[in-house]
Amino acid sequence: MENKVEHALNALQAAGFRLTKQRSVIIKYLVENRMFPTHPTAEAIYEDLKDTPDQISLATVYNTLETLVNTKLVLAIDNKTDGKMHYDWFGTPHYHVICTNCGKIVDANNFSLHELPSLAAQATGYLIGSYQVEVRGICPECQVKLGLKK
Amino acid sequence: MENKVEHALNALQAAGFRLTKQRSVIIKYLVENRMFPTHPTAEAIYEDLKDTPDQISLATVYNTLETLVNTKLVLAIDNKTDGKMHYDWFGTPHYHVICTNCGKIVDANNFSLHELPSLAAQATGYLIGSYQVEVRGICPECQVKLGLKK
DNA sequence: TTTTTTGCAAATGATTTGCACTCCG
DNA sequence: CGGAGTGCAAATCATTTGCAAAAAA
Repeated sequence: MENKVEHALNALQAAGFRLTKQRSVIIKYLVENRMFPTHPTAEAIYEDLKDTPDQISLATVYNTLETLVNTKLVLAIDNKTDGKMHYDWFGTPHYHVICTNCGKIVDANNFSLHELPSLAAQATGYLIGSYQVEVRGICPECQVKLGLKK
Repeated sequence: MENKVEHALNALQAAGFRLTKQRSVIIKYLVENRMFPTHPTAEAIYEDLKDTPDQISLATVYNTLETLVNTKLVLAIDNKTDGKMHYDWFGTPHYHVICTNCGKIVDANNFSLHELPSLAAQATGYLIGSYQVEVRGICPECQVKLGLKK
């Protein structure tokens, strides 16, 4: 857990970014909240961190998240139900399953996507950097709520 | 081409939506511009259609697109370079390859995703409705521009 | 020192909304 | 007819930006 944070800080430094208090606090937050019911928004992260010893502004949260997304350490997810971006610490490869009713985002990793980047490169000539898979549907709770189950 | 439009209109009607001039004009536009270099934004669609015999407002373009997305006839894509949503007529299953430098979106279909929905359902208990795959990288033109190639 | 990063507040701009009017069914 | 759909303009609100101050390297 703790070494994930350090690993990320090293990766950031290797990419030419400076190590700031704010960045490590945000990274730590993301790593520790990895399994939250709904992946956090920038605003949520800000709300949870603004009162920590090391002050953090909302703009800094946005800046840091952008940096982390560019460094591939974090994934940005649009659940399309609340108009906000959600962020997910990207430890191991996985895809997202998103509830179109309540917006809940859960992770899954039982489908192999290994060949996708090379096939995409082959089909388009692009220099592939990353990929993202999103599946949309109704979560079990909303199935009940909507009378689709039980 | 023309029957694609009619098919879509039938699908809309079957889903309980009314057949309006504006909707058919927008659908026709999307079908005919299927292979555009960059998939259109709501604003672009509006600009191209506002002077047609049947007036169309920007709000209606947004409304119609939302309807079409919900009906699975259209896919919304965020290229993350211009802050706008892009829309793609979803005739046959395919995935998108997006340039992280210029935002260009191209289609590819050489990777099988057939098993994804059932595996996602199995992993999460969600009632799967749709899925979307996005690959990010640098397009050939930008590779040259950025001195990464040639 | 020198450059990056941060914080604050104001600006941006895509998308949404309220309401009166239209028109499909 | 009646309610869904539309147009217009104004409102919303997540995200971005400019600039001065702070702190990495």
